[in-house]
Amino acid sequence: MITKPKGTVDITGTDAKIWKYVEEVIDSVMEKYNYTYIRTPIFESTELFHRGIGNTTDIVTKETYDFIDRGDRKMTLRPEGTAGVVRSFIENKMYGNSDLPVKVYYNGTMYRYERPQAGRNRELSQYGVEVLGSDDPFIDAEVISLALNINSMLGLKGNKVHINSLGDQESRDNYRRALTEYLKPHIDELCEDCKARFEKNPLRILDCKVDAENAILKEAPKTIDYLNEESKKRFDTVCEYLDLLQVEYVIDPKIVRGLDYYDHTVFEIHADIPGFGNANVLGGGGRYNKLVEQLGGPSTPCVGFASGLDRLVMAIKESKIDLPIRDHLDAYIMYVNEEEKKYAIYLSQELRMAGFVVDTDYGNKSLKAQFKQADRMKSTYYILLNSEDLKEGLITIRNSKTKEEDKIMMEYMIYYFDEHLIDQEIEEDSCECGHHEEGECHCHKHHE
RNA sequence: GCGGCGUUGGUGAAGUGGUUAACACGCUGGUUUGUGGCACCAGUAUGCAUGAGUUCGAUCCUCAUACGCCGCCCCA
Repeated sequence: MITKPKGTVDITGTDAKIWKYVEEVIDSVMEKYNYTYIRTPIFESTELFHRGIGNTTDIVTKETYDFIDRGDRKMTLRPEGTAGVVRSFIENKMYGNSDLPVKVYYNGTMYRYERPQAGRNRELSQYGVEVLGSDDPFIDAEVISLALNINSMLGLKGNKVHINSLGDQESRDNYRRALTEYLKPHIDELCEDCKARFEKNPLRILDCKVDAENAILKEAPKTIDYLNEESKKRFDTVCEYLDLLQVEYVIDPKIVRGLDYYDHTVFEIHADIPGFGNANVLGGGGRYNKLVEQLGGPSTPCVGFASGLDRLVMAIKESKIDLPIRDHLDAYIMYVNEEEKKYAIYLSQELRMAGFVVDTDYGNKSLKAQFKQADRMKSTYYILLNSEDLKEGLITIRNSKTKEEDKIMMEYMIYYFDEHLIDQEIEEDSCECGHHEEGECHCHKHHE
């Protein structure tokens, strides 16, 4: 048997419906914020990621999906969305657009070559936004608020933003120096991993899980205390704007976001699902004012954000959120002989063209089996065909719940469904109760 | 790249170095000459991830590989 590659998933059935719904919500919220959709290649020149992310980081040295194409070109499956968007911005000379900033969003698969574990796969889906060409703190705040609003629209309430500022180059350098000086005399008291980080990437020590409760780290210098006048003022403005947008945020000095290209604002969106561990981080982003220049474009301040669809879907399922996903048919057509089947073919077409969700049997199953299948598909109505009635142009429509039956002329079928199904939808929509105990509400929504 | 645990029908799973691999759910058919959900009956893995080894004999022991779950590193 041929199996799927390690770290990939097939998304089918109800899960696929949830995914599709999540993507629809993303699209609709993006439209309101006037972010335009951008599709960039799934693979790019390896060099793009080396220059964009930094070729000494582990990401580039051991976690990218690289391949050589038939023309001997070095290619890499994109590990994240930002580099491709920035490349496109430069290549298409969008910096010349009359209406900067360029506000775009993407949604697609990303690849990283690593061992799969909870909430991490080799192929993953992310959506994200990039705003290129504005240094206004308003944009920082808007991107954060946008991310939270999407989660909220998906039913993920109470998410919090953890925010921090790395400041500009000068502030970052000062901080890094202060941190290493502070840690130097204490280095032996930290875990083995931290000792290695001290040489490679000391900022990451702040995020260590082993030493998280260690007083040394708790009292370590904080980035925001090392911001210069201008960076500090900028950060304060972002926070002020977040207040205006009524965003709940926590200033979290532990957030440093490892990557070189970040400066000033950095943030993560945190859910608070018990037992969800690291997967509670639903997204993150920050400002990258130097990246466009680094990739050969004109100096352009940018801010962006990305979020994993896999994690969003997991969080939605874990939180047991009821999504408005269709899980039922309007009608299922039953027949037994060839003559009736021809009517079934004709009637299914009529109903579908009129906008109803309809299915029928394709395997000449027994009537009993057709009833079972109709139940499984949660059909609201059953259409029962029998040769005798058909001769007179009659069909039987049965309500699956009340078992009430009507025998009507075939020509009136559409009117019948228009009337009955719309009534029912109004009744369902009028219920705003959401979650409650069985018996308190008489709506038709299922209560578990 | 490193480590722990796992892999038995459509599903959840029990089990044993030796003729027919439990049980449950599901599915299919029947009891009901064409009207479901209940009940009863019957059918439903020549096979226990793959490959090799040990053995008279392996699903069971050993090794390797693949995939899965979880953790580390790292983080997008």
